Amino acid sequence: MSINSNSHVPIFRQIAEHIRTGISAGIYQPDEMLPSLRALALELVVNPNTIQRAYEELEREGLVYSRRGLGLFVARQAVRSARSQSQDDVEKAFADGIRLARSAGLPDDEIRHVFSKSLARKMDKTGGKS
Amino acid sequence: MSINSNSHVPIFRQIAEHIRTGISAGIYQPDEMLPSLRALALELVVNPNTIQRAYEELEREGLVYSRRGLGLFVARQAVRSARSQSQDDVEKAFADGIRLARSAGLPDDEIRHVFSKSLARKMDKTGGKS
Amino acid sequence: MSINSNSHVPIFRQIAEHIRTGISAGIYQPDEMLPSLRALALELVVNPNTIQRAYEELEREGLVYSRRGLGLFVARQAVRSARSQSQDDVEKAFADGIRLARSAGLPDDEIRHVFSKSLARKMDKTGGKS
Amino acid sequence: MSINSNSHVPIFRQIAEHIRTGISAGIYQPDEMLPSLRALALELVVNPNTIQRAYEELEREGLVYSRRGLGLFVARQAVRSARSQSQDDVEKAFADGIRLARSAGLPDDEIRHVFSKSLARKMDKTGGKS
DNA sequence: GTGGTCTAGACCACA
DNA sequence: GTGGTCTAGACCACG
Repeated sequence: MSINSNSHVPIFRQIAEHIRTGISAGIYQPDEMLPSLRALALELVVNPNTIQRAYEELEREGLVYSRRGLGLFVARQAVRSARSQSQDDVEKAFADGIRLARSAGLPDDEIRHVFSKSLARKMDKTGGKS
Repeated sequence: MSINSNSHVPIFRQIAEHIRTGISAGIYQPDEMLPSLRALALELVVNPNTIQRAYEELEREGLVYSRRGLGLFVARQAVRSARSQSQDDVEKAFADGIRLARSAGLPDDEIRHVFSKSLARKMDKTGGKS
Repeated sequence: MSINSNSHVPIFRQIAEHIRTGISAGIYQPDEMLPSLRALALELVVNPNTIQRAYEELEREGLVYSRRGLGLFVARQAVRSARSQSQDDVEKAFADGIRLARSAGLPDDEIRHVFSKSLARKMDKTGGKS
Repeated sequence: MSINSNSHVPIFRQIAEHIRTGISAGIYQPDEMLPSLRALALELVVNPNTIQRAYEELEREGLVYSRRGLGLFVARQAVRSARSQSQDDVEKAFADGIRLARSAGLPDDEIRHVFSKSLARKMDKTGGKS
């Protein structure tokens, strides 16, 4: 898990997304304990408060539940939620691109072409919008 | 030209995008003068500083050049630049969505499907707080 | 507006509740700007971050919307939301009391009696559960 | 006796409440010995420290007294105390709800209505994360 | 040890 | 000036 502290996307949101992805991909199983605030803070070299904020967001989304004195745990229904949440994010990104393309006057065929080109270009470390 | 002050996209960026689009579409011709800071600020009812910032962004991109005491003018090579710039933005948005989708474990077929769905959904108030 | 920093209810939640109440009661009108983070922080003698957290909660609930560089504003549909939110809180408190009463073996008639007694005793500064 | 470890009510407080209820209902008689720390900890599958904390709370309230080396015993005046303590808690919860309702501008009639609604809704999984 | 809240103070993005 | 994020460090409640 890596953090891009130059991105305009807040660190705590990047962390939340990472964990969301992890749950969605089955790396964290339901009722399994997540890394503790302090542990993860040390690992990612960020302030524990920042981790806390990420976990807060996930708890609000119902993906995890916290037990004070014990730790944070993956919720039962988390996998479904995480997946739909991830898909929403994807759709939002696509919608944004489509909006941009349209306002630049590109016809739908052209837009589809650009997309296919992007999809073909696999795994090329596209970084954040720094 | 309209500004959505509820969007989370900064106003100065919305303005810059509008002008970029205008250049790309031929509404503003090379060596034509752009509206003055004050004029545009009055028209859009925004702070002149905000217009200034938008113009700075365009100047940095080489789309416009300023003549002290005269105003801002569309650069000769602007049309090409504007188009490639727009396309870059589009590609970046798509690449971002694809990255998200892949890290959530979606296969390419599924990604393409999600995209098609987004593309089909035409112009339905996409200006929301993106 | 007063804060009880001895209560077990977090300060930021107390503040959020106060403002929620204010919106519900019409003290803050739709599209009106709320006190700025720093202004309210000075007034209540708490850290701006704490105010920020309260405002964040309200924004999540859809009661207010923020415009960076401008301020926070009351949402249009806020009055309805605030009222239903307040009512939820009330119901939760009552449900809690009823649960306690039942586990102590009080019959419903008796519970109703205790409640009426509480309701009769007006405005007696009952403070938080310090 | 059952513990809801998902509730936001601390476990030690749940235990204390259970015992208080038991005393109030006559399940534990004056001068009768309560289960030992270890026994109860094993039965409820919680940390002995947590039981200890619950017992401390009861001792502070004067409901039980400890005899070094022997165990904890129900105090003579415990039944009365437990009942009044329970009733206090109930009243406090009600007062809290009433305060909230009033500050939101609900008239007393409406408050009474909300309460009746809560009272009617019987025992439907009220153990949620209160 | 765990999570939760708060303060102080800094820096950024935006209008 | 506004809101938003982050760090450092403290203290509390809980198990």
